Amino acid sequence: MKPDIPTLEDVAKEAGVSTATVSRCMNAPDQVSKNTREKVMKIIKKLGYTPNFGAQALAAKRTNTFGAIVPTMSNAIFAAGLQAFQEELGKQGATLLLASSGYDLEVEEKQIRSLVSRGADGLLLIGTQRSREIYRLLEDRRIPFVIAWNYKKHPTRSCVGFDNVAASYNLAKRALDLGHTKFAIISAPLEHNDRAEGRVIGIKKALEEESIDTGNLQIIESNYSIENGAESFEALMKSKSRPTIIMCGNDVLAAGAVKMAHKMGLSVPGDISITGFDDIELASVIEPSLATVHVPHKTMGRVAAEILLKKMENPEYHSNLKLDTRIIQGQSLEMPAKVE
Amino acid sequence: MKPDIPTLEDVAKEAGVSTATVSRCMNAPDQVSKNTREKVMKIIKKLGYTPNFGAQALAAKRTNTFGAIVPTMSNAIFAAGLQAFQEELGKQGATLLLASSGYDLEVEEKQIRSLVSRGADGLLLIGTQRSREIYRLLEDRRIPFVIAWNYKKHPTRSCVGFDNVAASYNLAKRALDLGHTKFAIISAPLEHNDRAEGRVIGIKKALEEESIDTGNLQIIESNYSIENGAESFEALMKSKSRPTIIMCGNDVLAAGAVKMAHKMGLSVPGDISITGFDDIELASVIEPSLATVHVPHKTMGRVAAEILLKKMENPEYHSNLKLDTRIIQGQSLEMPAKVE
DNA sequence: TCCAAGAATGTAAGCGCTTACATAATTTGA
DNA sequence: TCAAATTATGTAAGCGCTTACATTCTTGGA
Repeated sequence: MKPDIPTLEDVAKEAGVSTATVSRCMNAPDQVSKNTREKVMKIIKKLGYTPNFGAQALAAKRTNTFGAIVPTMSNAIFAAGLQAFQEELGKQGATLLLASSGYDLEVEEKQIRSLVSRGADGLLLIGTQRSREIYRLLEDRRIPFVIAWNYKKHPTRSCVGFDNVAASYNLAKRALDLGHTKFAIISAPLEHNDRAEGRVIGIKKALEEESIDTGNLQIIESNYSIENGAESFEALMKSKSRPTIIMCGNDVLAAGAVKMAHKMGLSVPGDISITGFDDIELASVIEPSLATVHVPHKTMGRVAAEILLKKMENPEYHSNLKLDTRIIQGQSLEMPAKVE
Repeated sequence: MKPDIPTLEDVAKEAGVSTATVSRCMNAPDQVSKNTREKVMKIIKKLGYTPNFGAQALAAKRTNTFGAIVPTMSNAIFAAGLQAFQEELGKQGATLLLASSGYDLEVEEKQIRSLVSRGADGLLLIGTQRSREIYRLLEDRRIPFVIAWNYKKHPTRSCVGFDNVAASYNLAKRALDLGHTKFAIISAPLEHNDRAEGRVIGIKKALEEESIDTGNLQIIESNYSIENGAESFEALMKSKSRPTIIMCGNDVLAAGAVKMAHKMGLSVPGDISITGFDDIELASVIEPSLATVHVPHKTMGRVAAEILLKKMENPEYHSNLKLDTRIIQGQSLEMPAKVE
């Protein structure tokens, strides 16, 4: 039925050597004489032999494999960061196993377990919200992990991220300085998403400092898509008290908002200011260009890999790294129309 | 040094049963009495036991794991398709292992081997260009695989895709009907990318049918980014014989072209028509909206999963599925300015 | 009450690999 | 030339799990 997959033993037999020698040919070539090595390698090629990873991991107790779990792959910012993460790992000959959880904590937990049982030597995780148990699992087994896309000081855990609250606060501050007082927010769903949450908190903080009531601040939670951004925008603009500025939790929602503004015949930023977050490429293409927050995605991915590799060597190592963000002064944010 | 990771045996000992029983608790719960099952499960939880995947795969000879290798994760179209692919597999409780090759055939080959040795039960691959050896490996081992994002009839292999040549041909035809005769192309790098190649071929075919010389058709190959699209556009527009239409291999390049057109003070489509390909969300947000080709990414991912699952049950099964594309009539394509 | 059928559990043989240790082959130095 | 040092190879014991088969415990009907 099943084809015979060649095993180490098959190779050994055909080459007339022991399995140990074949194994050494692959893992420690300099311990084998050139003659045998070449002979063995030829047979390996001839038979199309590929080591069985399970057996290998079982016997050697390491895998040279790292895992990453992102909430979604549809978001350009994770894609860019992961690419960098993988490249950095690739330099060390390590492999990346990738999973996406769809912002579902239970799914994420399953995937973490799956990666752990697959013998991942280290893990890249997004955000800090997960069960105590899962942290315990990771720590009990001494599996290095690094949390990215969110900065939170921690005495033993490592992270590399940026301060969502502060970045968002600064952007709101900027809007306040321009004279805006009537805010509304289109955010990504807040549940289980400390990044989105932080961004809202930052805005609220800025408003409160200016004694603007945030009690009835309109916040629409909306999934990551242009279409959703557009719908949310429409809803907000149809409400009785129109805002003069809508701050969006990410650029994609903002792009949707801008799109809908045009459709509704509203001028941006003349009639309404719109801001984004992330500074994905999209932000610079749309008209008007988006005022947004630049986030160093690639750096984050690269640094995450570095931290992980350091942790491999020295389990005591840890690092809480806060990267800088910076406001991109796009054309979509301006003074509000004069108030009469 | 290393922490003791609890094994099946630890659980068995602590629960006072045999390892077989514990194993059954996890894999065939209905073969175990409710009493023991509950007792065992409690211990499993208490000890934080996670099965060792390697051992499991080694003993059971299947992994319930599928692999996918995409050229890049930065491209929204693959992201959307993969998401659908994963969701479909998830329904069956299977796990997805994802790797990205960076359009490098050697890397892809390594990754295929890696996934195979990890015991992937099936593989999703993009495009058809890969070495004979690797196909042999896959076929010798009866590892089901499906090729997506490209349609090519084949007696034994499965694929789900669309006809890049035809889609591109149709779009070019449309441009010809509008009166364009001076074409230029901004394509993704053609090497090892049969999708990009097909798109160029389609355009050439349409032009040749109208007896337009394609000998000195300008084609710039450019990596996937808005910036690159912009640069290529600039280069083309600075050449001696300006085209009246620039057809881009994908929407991202087209977006870059549009952006640069604005910057150069050129009106789209007044001065120059621009077309894209893929119909990603971006296409509808930019001004003017992009004339492009809609590709059913999600369907492709979902169908790929279905095919793979069918192949698992019946190794003889195969299917060559051609999905339809459709032209999106955006505003970026119009008649050329009157020729004097 | 007793026995056969069925349910629950245990026993133990691998799965394909790595690696410590043992052995054999080769080289070196005096 | 020969023993010691060095290098190359072989032997075999697991790694943690699944599962065919064997064994023991429950049933329910006659």
